[in-house]
Amino acid sequence: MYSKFVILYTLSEENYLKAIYHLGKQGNEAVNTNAIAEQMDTKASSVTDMVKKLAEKDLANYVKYQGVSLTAKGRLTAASVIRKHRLWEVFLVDKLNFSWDEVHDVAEQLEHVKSEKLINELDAFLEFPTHDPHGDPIPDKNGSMVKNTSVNLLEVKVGAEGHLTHVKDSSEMFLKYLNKNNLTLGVKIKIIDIEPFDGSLKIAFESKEMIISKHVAENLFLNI
Amino acid sequence: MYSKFVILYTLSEENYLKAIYHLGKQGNEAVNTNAIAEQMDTKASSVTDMVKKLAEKDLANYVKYQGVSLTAKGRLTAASVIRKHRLWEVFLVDKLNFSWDEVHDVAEQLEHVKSEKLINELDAFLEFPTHDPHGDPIPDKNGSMVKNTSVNLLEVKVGAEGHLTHVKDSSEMFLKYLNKNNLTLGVKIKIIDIEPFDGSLKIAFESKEMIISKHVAENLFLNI
DNA sequence: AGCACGTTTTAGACAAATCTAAAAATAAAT
DNA sequence: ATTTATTTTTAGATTTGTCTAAAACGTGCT
Repeated sequence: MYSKFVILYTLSEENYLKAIYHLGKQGNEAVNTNAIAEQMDTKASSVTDMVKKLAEKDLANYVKYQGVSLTAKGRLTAASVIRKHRLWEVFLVDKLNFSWDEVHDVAEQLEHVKSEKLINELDAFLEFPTHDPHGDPIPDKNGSMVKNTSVNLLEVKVGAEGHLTHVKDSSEMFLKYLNKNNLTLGVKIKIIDIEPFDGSLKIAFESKEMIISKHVAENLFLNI
Repeated sequence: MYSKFVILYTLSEENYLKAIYHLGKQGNEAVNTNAIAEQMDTKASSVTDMVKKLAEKDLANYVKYQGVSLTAKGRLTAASVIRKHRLWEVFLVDKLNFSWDEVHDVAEQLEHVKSEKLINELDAFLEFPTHDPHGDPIPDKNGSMVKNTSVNLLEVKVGAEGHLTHVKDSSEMFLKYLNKNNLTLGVKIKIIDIEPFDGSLKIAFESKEMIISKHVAENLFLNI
C-alpha cells in the first residue's frame, strides 16, 4: 500500500522556474529561450515547450519571441525550491561533514522533496540560517531574503579590505581551487595591487600574498 | 550550469524492486503480477511491462506466467532503498520532531536520493541505528540486517509478557490508533486473556487494561 | 478430457518531456 | 531598406511509464 503524494509541480517544472529566477533578476526580468537552454543544458525547442506549460499554469509570463519572466506565483515557487536547496546545503555541511564543493548535486535532488513540515523543521533544526555555505542568502517562507550588501572584488580599490562573504560560481572546480589556496568564507582579504594589463589582483590574507586572475576576482565578494 | 547525476535506476524501478522485496520474502520467493499491482496501486499490465525491464537489467528473475523474484543484484538494490527509507525515518523522528505516523510519505521521497556519502554520513550522524521508528530492522551496506526475533501477539500464550518492538502495519491510521491508546514501541505488555469467539485479546500495560481486536494483534510484535 | 474461471500477457494508445530538422520571426549589417 | 544572420518556434518523432481492451494461458472441476 504505497500512498501517492500531492505533487504540485514536476521536477522539470521546478528546475525551469529556478533557472528563470536565477537568470532574470529573481524572475522579474524577461529571459531568452537560448539562455535558459544553455543554463539547463537542453535544446531551445524544449524550452519553448515547457515555457508554454508554465504560462498556462500561471507561473510565467510568456510572449512569443519575447522571452519569459515569472509571475508572483512562479517567483514564490522558485524561491521555495531555492530555499530548500540552500537549507539542505547547510545541513550537509554543518551536520554531515560535506565540504562546500560536494553539496551541490545532492542538494539538487533534495530540493524537490515535498513536505512543508520537513523544510520548516529542518530550518529550525539548523537554527534558522540566513546564508548557505557559499554565502548565498536563504529565502524565507514568503520568498524574501536579506539583501546582499557585499561588493565584487573587481569594484574594490587598492588598499581596501574586507571579509569574504560570498562566492558566485559554486562549481566543484572553482571551490576546489579556493580550498587549495585556503580561501574560505570569512577570511579577511586586503587588495594590494591591481594589474592593469590583464586585470589580475594581488591580495593579502592570513599573512600571505597571492595573485588571482580577473576571472577569479569576478566570483568573489567582500563585506567591507 | 546544472550537472546531471548518474542515475542508476529510475524511481519507478526502485519502487518495483521494493515491492517485490517486501512481497516475496526479501525477493527470494516468486511474486504474482497481481499482488504487485495491488501493492503498487497500478494495473497488472503495467507490472508485466516493468518486470520485463527489470529482468533485462538483471535485477529480477522472470518467467512468463510464473511470477518474479529478485536476483542478487536486485535484492541488494532493494535493500539499499529500504536502508535509505528507514534511516531517513529515524532522522525525521529523532531530529525533526516527526511522529511515527508522519514519516512514511516523506521517507518515500527521500529514499530515492542518490549519494553514497549522504547515506553513510546520515547513518553515522544518527549513530548507526539498527531499527526504524516502527521497529523494522535497517539493512546495512551489504543488504543484511539483524534477524527479527520478536513474536506476533497472536502466537503468545495467556500470561506471557514482553516489550512491544515492532508494528507491521505502518499506515497513518493504524499508528494514530496506537498513539491514542498510548501503545508505543518499548511498552511492556502482558496478555491477560484471549477470547476464542473472535480472537480478540485483553492486554495489560502501564497499569491499565484494554481489549484489542485480532486484526490489531496481528500487527503487533513482542520481544519476550 | 473438456470447460469455465481467474490470471497474465499482448497490442495499441496516451501523456510528459525531450529531440532533430525545418520554418518563421526578429535583429544586425551593409 | 534589403539581405543576412541569429534566435525562436513549429512539426513530427522518440522514450518512459502508464492505461484499456482483447487475447492467451493455467487451474480446477465435473
